Amino acid sequence: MLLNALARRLSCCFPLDENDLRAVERLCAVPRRRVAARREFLREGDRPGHVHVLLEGWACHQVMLPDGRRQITAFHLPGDILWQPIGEVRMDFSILALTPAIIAPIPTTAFEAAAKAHPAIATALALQHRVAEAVLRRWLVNVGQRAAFERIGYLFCELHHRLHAIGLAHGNGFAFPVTQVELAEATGLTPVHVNRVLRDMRRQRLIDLENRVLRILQLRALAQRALFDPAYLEPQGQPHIA
Amino acid sequence: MLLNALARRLSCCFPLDENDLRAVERLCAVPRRRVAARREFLREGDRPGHVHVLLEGWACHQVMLPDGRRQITAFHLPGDILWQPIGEVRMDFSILALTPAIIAPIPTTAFEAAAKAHPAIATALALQHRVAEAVLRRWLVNVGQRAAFERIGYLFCELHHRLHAIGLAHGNGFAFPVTQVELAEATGLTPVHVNRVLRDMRRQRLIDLENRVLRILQLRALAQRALFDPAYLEPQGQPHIA
DNA sequence: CGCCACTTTGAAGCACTTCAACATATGTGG
DNA sequence: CCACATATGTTGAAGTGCTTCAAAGTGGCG
Repeated sequence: MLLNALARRLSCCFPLDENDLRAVERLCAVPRRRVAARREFLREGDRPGHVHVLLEGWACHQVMLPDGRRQITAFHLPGDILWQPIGEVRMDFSILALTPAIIAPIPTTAFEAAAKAHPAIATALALQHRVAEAVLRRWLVNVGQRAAFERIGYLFCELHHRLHAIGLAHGNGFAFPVTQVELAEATGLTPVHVNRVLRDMRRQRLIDLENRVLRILQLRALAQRALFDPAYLEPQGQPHIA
Repeated sequence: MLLNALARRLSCCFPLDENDLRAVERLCAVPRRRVAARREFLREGDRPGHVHVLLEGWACHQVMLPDGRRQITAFHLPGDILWQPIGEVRMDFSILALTPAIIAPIPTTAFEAAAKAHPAIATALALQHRVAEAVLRRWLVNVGQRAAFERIGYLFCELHHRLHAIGLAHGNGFAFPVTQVELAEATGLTPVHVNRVLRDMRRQRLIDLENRVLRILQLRALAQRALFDPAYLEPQGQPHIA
């Protein structure tokens, strides 16, 4: 059975049966929204009426300060939920596509109905949300406590782990559409310094990054030096593979 | 009607009627857990079976790195939900009391039943959770993009705002049980530097901090210099006061 | 082909850290 | 209630990881 991105992602969080999976497929059967790379398609202050699911491509959450500084607060991969409205809440951040992206805007009512009819889907969604929160927390730890090398190394390990789980890593390599400026905005560093850290990682033969493709040459060594521990990405213990 | 801390906190997020409020009171009618200051009472890796609500005192979330560095990822005030289990998820952080604290451990089933029976409670809980997430996001922005003075000033403004909402601020002053070391761990700075920033703030007559009581002498000026905008704390627009 | 976004490198500066010492509270057992 | 230990706060001096500024190199795309 060929699954769409959301079904694949949710299956990583909690086991779904055929019936649940079909329900997820139906949920995603809405007119897709196509967004160009670098387009900010949901903005701080908006009150969208749909659940936005990322089906293809990369996106990120970002917060801008009045003086122009910006912080990227999350990277999102296929199958991730970009935004789920509660009542009329205002968004407290913006969402930007990092590649050409395909998004499924799902009516909140349909979404909630599916969760109600399929307890396993509700659990998987809750767990996915919890993991997203844990990732955000780790980013804070990263930026608050770690040196530049560790911050970047940690991020590479995290993304590799997440991409691997949804089948988008080829061995230790994967498409990496993030520019050095964006990497800087995600890690709280300057682009210049990110560049120097990447140079050091290359010289130490830890990574190979060119043409938007990242290959981690020594995953074990990088994870160790960056103090990466994937436990927070697998809240239930072992990950569930569909 | 004298409300308990959870009811007061939830009322800030969404309007609850008498009936809802009584249900919240009943939820909290469980044997309390008393925790001494500086006691770590829930640990990373635990899988608690109860929803933990903070009824009195301050607590914080923290993540420790293998080498001993630690990041405080949240401060919690009376009425906050410290942890809500989903299935058997493992906690990805620890919870520490900052003052002597009183906690209500509520069985997850009772909690979910109340949310199901009272849609307004469910909404208020979801909104509270969303605000907690927004706070975490702002902390990341804080540590990632802001200078030391702004980080600390921002934190003071945020705490004042949250304490004011639940009636625990007296004008611009409030009890502040956080040590300089903890302030450093929350902002990603060293205790020494926190001390110097506090000295500068005092010299500029922006704050007065002694004996664990913080008074913000010039709230407007501090908020402006720290780029504090409380919008993210009021997801629905105006806050609802019970 | 020429523009623009992105990457790379060097040199100088500074915000924050580190190290060290002392001062002041807070608590505890005798 | 004092003696002592321990946590917390304060200050100075020296060091450094990262930033800032500046300039040139590279690559994708209309």
